[in-house]
Amino acid sequence: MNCQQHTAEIKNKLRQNKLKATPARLGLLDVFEHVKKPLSVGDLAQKLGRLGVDKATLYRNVESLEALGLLKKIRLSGRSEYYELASQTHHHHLICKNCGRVSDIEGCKVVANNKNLLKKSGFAEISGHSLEFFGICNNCAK
Amino acid sequence: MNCQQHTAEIKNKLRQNKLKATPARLGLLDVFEHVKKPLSVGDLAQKLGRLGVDKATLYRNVESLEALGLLKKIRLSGRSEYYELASQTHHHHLICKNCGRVSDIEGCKVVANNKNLLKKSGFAEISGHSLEFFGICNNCAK
DNA sequence: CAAGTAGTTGCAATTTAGTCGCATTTATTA
DNA sequence: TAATAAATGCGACTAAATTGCAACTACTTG
Repeated sequence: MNCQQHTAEIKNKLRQNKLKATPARLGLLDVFEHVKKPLSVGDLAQKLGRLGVDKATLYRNVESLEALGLLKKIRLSGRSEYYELASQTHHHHLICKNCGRVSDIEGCKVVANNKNLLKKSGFAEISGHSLEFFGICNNCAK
Repeated sequence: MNCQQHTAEIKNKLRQNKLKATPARLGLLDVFEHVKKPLSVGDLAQKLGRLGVDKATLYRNVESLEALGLLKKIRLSGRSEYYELASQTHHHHLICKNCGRVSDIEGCKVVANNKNLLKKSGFAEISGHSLEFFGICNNCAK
């Protein structure tokens, strides 16, 4: 899939949901396409510097794009929420305890939903999970 | 182990690390002993009501007690950090997406540290992990 | 067991992350 | 190209967390 097709697809998806294809939104998604790692709204604001998108707009956009299924909200360490492209395959994260660097881990082996667990925990259903590994990256280990 | 022995042990550990056994610290730990679930600083402030411990003190204390190894910081959903006693056995959490209720899950099956993962990820070591399941609790499912 | 002191606390001010209402602007549609 | 629903920017606002500092206190030592 080339880039123009991709953009057209996104615009389509937006339109189908009565969301406008504004520069703020396309720029935001573009950042995620290029920077292949989780970003907070603060990160986005920085990356979008030249576009000068207001933070309120960014918060509203990550929210609506998440609702629409283009972004996925994840919780790393630290105080802010992070987002990544929902089109990525299900994966987990390895976080450097020293510098915060994040690396994706493919190949999830977490299995849940077994009846035993539900019975013991007093829950009616389990719909997802989030797994983070912590460690020291090669750079910090030097 | 009875309660006095326990308190003595804690005071010892504090002393060994040049931390004083202040009412704020002992009270804080006492809350964790009795309320067997993860607590945010906000929760703590509330539980410690009669002691009237300042929030700045609480933030400083959870941090130092974590560094000392008595508390463990965990990341549930929401915007605040949560803590639990580090003496609890390793476990994970099941969080209700609707009401935020947290249930402990014993019996961790996550295995990491395999060389392949380290090689692929550009990390030198993996020292821990955190796993949360999301779902709907029986109460919210009604 | 009194005094010195390192460590701790409370307070107030500040930073950070996120939210909200509203007037203005813009992408879309017809 | 005009109508209009949706989006934006601005500014004010909230809550969580952090910091500097003067006052205080648990602990050590003599």
